[in-house]
Parts: sequence; C-alpha cells; structure tokens
Amino acid sequence: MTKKDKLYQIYEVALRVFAKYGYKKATVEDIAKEMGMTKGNLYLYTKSKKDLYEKTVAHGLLRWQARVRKEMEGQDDIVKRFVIMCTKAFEYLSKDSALRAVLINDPTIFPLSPHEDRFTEINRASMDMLKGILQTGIEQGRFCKIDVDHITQFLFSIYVMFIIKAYVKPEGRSTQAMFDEGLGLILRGLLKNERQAGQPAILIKKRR
Amino acid sequence: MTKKDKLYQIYEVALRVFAKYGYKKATVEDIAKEMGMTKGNLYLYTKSKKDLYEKTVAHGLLRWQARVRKEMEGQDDIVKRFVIMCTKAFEYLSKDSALRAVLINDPTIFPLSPHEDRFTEINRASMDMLKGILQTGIEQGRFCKIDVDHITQFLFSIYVMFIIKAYVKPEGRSTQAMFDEGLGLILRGLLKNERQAGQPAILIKKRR
DNA sequence: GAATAAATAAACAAATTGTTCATTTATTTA
DNA sequence: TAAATAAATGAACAATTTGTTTATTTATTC
Repeated sequence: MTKKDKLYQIYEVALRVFAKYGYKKATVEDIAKEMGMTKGNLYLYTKSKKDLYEKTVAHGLLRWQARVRKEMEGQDDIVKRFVIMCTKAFEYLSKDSALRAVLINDPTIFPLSPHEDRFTEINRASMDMLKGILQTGIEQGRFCKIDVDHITQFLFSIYVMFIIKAYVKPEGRSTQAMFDEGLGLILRGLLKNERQAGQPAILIKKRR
Repeated sequence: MTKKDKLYQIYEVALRVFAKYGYKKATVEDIAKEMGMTKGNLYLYTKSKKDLYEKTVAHGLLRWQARVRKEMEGQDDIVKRFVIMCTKAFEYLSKDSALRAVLINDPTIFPLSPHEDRFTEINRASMDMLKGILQTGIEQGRFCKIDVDHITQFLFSIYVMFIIKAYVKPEGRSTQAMFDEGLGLILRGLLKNERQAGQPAILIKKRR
C-alpha cells in the first residue's frame, strides 16, 4: 500500500473520529486506535494534531467538490450543468454525515467572509468551476452577458449562506423551498430570453 | 431552592452530559458549565467525578423505576398490573435517550450477574415490586402456586437480558416480537387455568 | 543478508482536568 | 442594621491525560 493510500485511509478515519467527538475531545490516540496503529506511528504520517485536522477537513471538502464535478460530467447542456452543479453541491452534505458533523462542530471551516477562509485553494477551485460554467453559458448564447467575476462571487456567497442555513446552523425546514425558489429566480435572471425564442423554459425539479 | 432540588437538577444535567460525551470524555467543567456554575461550586454538591456519575446513574434508574410504578397504579386487576409492569419497564428506555446512551456507553451499569451489580438497592426494590405482584396474584387465586423467590429471580434475569438485547447491545429488530411472544408464554405459565373457568383469556397488546 | 521502511513502546513536556481552599458575594437570622 | 450562615467564585495545586519525540524492534525491499 502506497503512502498516499495510507494517508487517504487516515483522513477517512480521522474524519469519522473528529465527527464523533469534535476536535477538542478527539485525541490522536482515538484516531490511531481506530486505524489499528499506535499514535507514535501515526506521527510518521502527520505533523501535529492540528495539522491532521486541517488536512482531514481539506480531504472532506475535496471529496465534496469531486463528487459534484462527477455528477456534472454527464451533462453537456450548459444550463442543465449549472442546475446540476447547484443542486448537487447543495444536497451533498445531507448525505455526508461525518463532514456535516465536523462542520457543525467547527463553523469556521466554511465562513461567510473569504478572508476568514482557511481553505481558499479549495474554494477558489470551486469558484473557478462555477465561473467556467458561466463563461461557456455566455459564449453559447444561453446566459446574458453578465460580469462573470462579480456574479461568480455573488453566487458563491449565496451558496455558502445556504450551506450554513441548511446544515451548519439549521433553523427550520423552509431552507429547501427557499433554495428551490431562489435557484429558479437566479436562473431566470441568468438566462437569455429563450422563452421568447420559442424554446421550452428550463424547469427545476422540485423536491417534496 | 432546597439542596435536594439542586441535586436533582444537577443529576438531570449530568445525565445529559454523560450521555453526550461518555464518562471518560465528559469533564466536571462540562457539567458545571451546563449548570451555569463553576466547577468549584459543583464540588460543594458532590464528592468526586466518579461519585457524581454513580449518583447520576442511580437517579436515572430510580426515575425509570418510579415511572413504571406510576403506570401500574391505575390498574387494580393483578394480572393486568403484571403485564403493564413488564411492558412499561421494557419500553421505558426507548423514550429515555439520555439514560439509554449512558447505558450503551457503560454496560456494566446493568449486568447479567447480580454480583457485578453496583445498584443492588435499586434493583432489589424492583424485584420486590415484582415479587409483590406475584404474591398477591397467588393470594387472589389468579397465578399458580409457584416458588415466588426463584420465579422473581428468574423473571428479573429475563428482564435484564431483554434490556441488554434491545437497547444496550441491539442486534436486530426481532427483540420486540421476542418480548411479546415471551411475555405471552410466561403469562400462560403463570396463570391458573382461567380459560377453563369460562373467563376470557388475557390478551397482550401486540405492537406493530 | 544488508539496507530501508514501518511500526512499536517508552519517555517527556505540555496541557487538561479533578480537587481543594481562601476569599467574595448573597441570604438568612437576630 | 449587623452579625451569622450559606452559596458561589476563582485561583491554586496535584494528578492524569494527551501531544510529540526518540530509541529500538519488526517487517520489507533490494
């Protein structure tokens, strides 16, 4: 087994342990035990507890990102790609309970203010993905000619807000409907008037 | 507020904290904070962390017992009392998630072997309750003339086994059916042949 | 079988946590 | 009101836990 594989395995295990106990109450021995090794050995793979935590969270965020990327690949219609990206990115945390728990325990992972973001690289990549879609949408004449950079920032901010409202500090059950309606509104703002061109309007799948 | 009330409040809070973190990861400061006091002050009410834990668990067990007692009071038919006692005692933990979590985290609280039992006083009282019902059942000619002491031990042992199987180390979903069928069987063994006397047979409510 | 890598267990320092105590703040009683 | 009692605090201390390092052993590779 290569060192990369082992690290992957460690991050998976560590994510579960941090999810279960939270950063403070989780010990490196908890993680080592769960890995079936001694903590001394675990330190061959990591610099410190803090470092292990940050790497573990990054691992979780990257998996989230990769999952969304993969879901999008199937689609070549750029508008549908946009919708899939939004919906899949939003619903992901409902299925990854470990990462969700870690996020609830440490909301600073996904802050509203970019200057407080410890995972700028990862989130920049997400924004680039979004930006790319907006750009090709415009090139293909499907989206209006918007200010791509600012709209990317705008949409990503909304996305972060939704994640916080839905998973990190959940209040009611209305967030889902809010998301569906909000996405519909944004899409209408984004789309060139395809309805007038006789094409059928894009519809967003509503959930129950 | 009297000292008894404060202690009651402390045990309630401590039970929740021990349920959330487990004995090892819970700190007396966690409990003090949740109580809105300093740990120094908490030590005015308790001898040590271990002592607080044991008292807290005892508190939880006594509430369980009291709840069952109260449920029984409504009934004066001794056979129905018996059935209510069994079913309510068994289903209680499904509603007390805090005590259940503490039990899962520390199975030694409710051991199969009486000589490992740290809460003999409480469990003795439960057995006395059971014994009393058997005795009056016999006196009223509803139950067979069984060896009350040994049958009390026997039934209590089965009860402990069921609690472990259903809540402490749950395996499948069949425990509920097992309980219903088992109770039916035991009741038939216990009852004097009322069916031959023309009386309607006692029926146990089956759950879904 | 030498050389390298991976794992261990013990050791140590730093941090946390259990426990005590002198002092302050609040409450009761005279 | 003032003395007396009780309740709460926060700092201090000791004991334990935990993060981190290192010398040594075990496994793998060449």
